[in-house]
Amino acid sequence: MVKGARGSRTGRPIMVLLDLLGRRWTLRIVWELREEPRRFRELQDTIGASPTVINSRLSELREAKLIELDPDSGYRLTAPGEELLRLMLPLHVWSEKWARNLA
Amino acid sequence: MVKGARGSRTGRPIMVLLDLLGRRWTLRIVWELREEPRRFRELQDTIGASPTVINSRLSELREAKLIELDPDSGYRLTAPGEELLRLMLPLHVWSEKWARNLA
DNA sequence: TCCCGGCGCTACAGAAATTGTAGTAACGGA
DNA sequence: TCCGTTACTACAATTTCTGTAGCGCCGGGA
Repeated sequence: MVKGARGSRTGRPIMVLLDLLGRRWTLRIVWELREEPRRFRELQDTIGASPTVINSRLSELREAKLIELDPDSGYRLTAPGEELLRLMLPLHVWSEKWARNLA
Repeated sequence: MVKGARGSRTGRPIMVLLDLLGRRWTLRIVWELREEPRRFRELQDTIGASPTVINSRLSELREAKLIELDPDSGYRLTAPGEELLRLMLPLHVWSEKWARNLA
């Protein structure tokens, strides 16, 4: 069970997922791993969050089997993690259009 | 400009978006509006968060033009909000498969 | 006119999460 | 042995969230 917190009280997978991804920096971390594995410190530097949270999020994502730590290359997406990322990729294009319509 | 906070310091739309959606309850709120408009109290009750945060998130989402308040029916997704939701919908199916592979 | 219920929303103290900084322990190479 | 790199932890200060109460507005009866 993936840290049954908050909205995930029901246990419905979509709620557990929204809960997990709705924590600060989680989406960002997955995003940063989209191209290649990253080291702990590398993530910390590019994201700009404290090591405490980074580590919490990495632990949660590992428990959720979305990422894993390869000692030789760093943190990387697992197969399910890659799948999730593919669902997220369209956000990139969409966000550009969205930003234009805000101004 | 959409509350330039945290990861959005760069101003890159994807970062602003990930920042916005990565706040507690934001994804959940968008999700709850997927089928029909919801009243403030209705959201508060089904989500189970305090009115303070609910209101903060609703304000941020309104500023981002992803939702709007229709006095007659309640909070609902705007056109861009609907677009974003369509990108999120596959998460539902995917989360089921993901949950099965965790057990 | 005077309630009453529903509406969005605010106040505020206590609890929890996050930050920022420092430091630990393990490992490998020179 | 010392040095750099690694993941990660400790902890006080700060920020955010929670839980509960209540405000002000409005429209519909009686």
